[in-house]
Amino acid sequence: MVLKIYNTLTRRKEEFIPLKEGEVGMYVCGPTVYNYIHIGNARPFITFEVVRRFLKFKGYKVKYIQNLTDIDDKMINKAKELKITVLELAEKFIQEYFIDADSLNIEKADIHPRATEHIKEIIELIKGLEEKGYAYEIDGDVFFDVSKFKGYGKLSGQNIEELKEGARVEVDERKKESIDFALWKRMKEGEPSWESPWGKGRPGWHIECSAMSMKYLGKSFDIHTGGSDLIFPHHENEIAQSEAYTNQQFVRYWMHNGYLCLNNQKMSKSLGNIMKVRDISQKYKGEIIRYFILSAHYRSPLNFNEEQLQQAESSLQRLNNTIFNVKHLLKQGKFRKSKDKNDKVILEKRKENEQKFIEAMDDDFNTPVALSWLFSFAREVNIYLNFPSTKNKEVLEKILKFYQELAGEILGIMKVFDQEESFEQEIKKLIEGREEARKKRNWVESDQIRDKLKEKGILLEDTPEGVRWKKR
RNA sequence: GGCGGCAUCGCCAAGUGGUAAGGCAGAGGACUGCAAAUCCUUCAUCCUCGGUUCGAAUCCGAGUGCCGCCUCCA
Repeated sequence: MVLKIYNTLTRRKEEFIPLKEGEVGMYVCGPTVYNYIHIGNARPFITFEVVRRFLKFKGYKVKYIQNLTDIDDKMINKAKELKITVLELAEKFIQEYFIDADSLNIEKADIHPRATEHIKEIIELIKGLEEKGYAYEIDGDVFFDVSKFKGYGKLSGQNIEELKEGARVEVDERKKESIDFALWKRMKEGEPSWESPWGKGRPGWHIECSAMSMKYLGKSFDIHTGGSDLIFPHHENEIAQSEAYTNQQFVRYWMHNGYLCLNNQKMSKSLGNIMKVRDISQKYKGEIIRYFILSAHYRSPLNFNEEQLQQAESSLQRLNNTIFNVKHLLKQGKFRKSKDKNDKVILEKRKENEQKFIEAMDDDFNTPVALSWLFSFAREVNIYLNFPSTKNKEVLEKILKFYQELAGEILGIMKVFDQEESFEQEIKKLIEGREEARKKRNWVESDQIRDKLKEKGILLEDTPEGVRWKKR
């Protein structure tokens, strides 16, 4: 089966063919570390991490780079506000970022390069552009000359003339054209700066991603991703800088996710309508938040509200119940060696559902459809479990493996083998006491014990194979 | 002004020409001492109006509503 990816550059779904067979180079625009991330920031991080996980599942060796922007206007302003250095600010929020990412089961990238640690590469790049005539310096500022780069606007579908007319920002009068953008910014009093051929200063925003992505992935690489708001100008400018410099295609597949909205408005720090990951994760597990994000296709807009999270929790509960019930049977330890018709049927269903799941993911990472096959299989498993017969151990394990691989390793929405319920002695005793009472048909006492356990967050379920208990 | 997206059951959300996946919530039933979990049954004709077609949620046109980018922004 072939993987198809929607490429912003061509506005079409295309078959994914990596530059080098079996290997994928991927660059993800990461956070600017001046504050806690919000759930809107988390959307691309989760989405594209799933892309990475799925590529790995398909057997690709993936090199995954996510940058940390640790120098720009926002960093400088925030540091001033807090009366600390930009470096101190960066250190703090890089740590906080990883705490949040961890709470969302987001695995670390292979490399998390920081802009301030790549000043040398950035200067090199700007120097090259200047030599080739794509950049010009004015009083210590260096700008990219957009008019020199043919193809400017190919990613965002803008044409240069329209952009010039549409410019609504106050324009730096020294620039040749309003759409020229800064590669290097002259130092201002009290701001961090680095030595350069143009005097002291700091890099512009777009140049860091060009410098770092090419350093780690090569002049031309496979996948570059980010939120849709980065298409213009950020990624458009990255293309211009990089391709002007190397004379070859910068990125083959551009992927952009839709916005996450709050009350149908784009969640953004400047609007102030944000929900911090830190706050949400106090109340909802990472798996639930991931489920919520993955329940819509990544390119669609997604509206955030708490009801959605609660629905996600209930939905996920259904899947967890199923694997929980399978694990209960495994713990009972009574198995049959041979396989009967039911065993064969469920193994067949397992294969079918796995294929459907992969098919959905192959179709531009259609996670909502992929999820539906997880539910479809859960129903089959529940029917299988309901059938009154001793089960085959290998079959039960294969069912768990299905969820471990697809829901666990690829989507990161379940922890199949991770829920080690420590069997506290006290609980065990209470359950035994209740069994005694039930044998005597003393329902009042047995219900009291069950209620008592419920208060402790332990739920009891009576089954033909004995009492089953779980937390929450 | 330029470029782009969205509108499908109470809620979420797939489906891009062949007669509406899945989940949450709801209703009825089975199982249970009662529950829980589970199973079975049930639950929409796709914003409006025109058009193309044997056939459209899906294509075209015109509307309506909402959102985004063009400026820092995931």
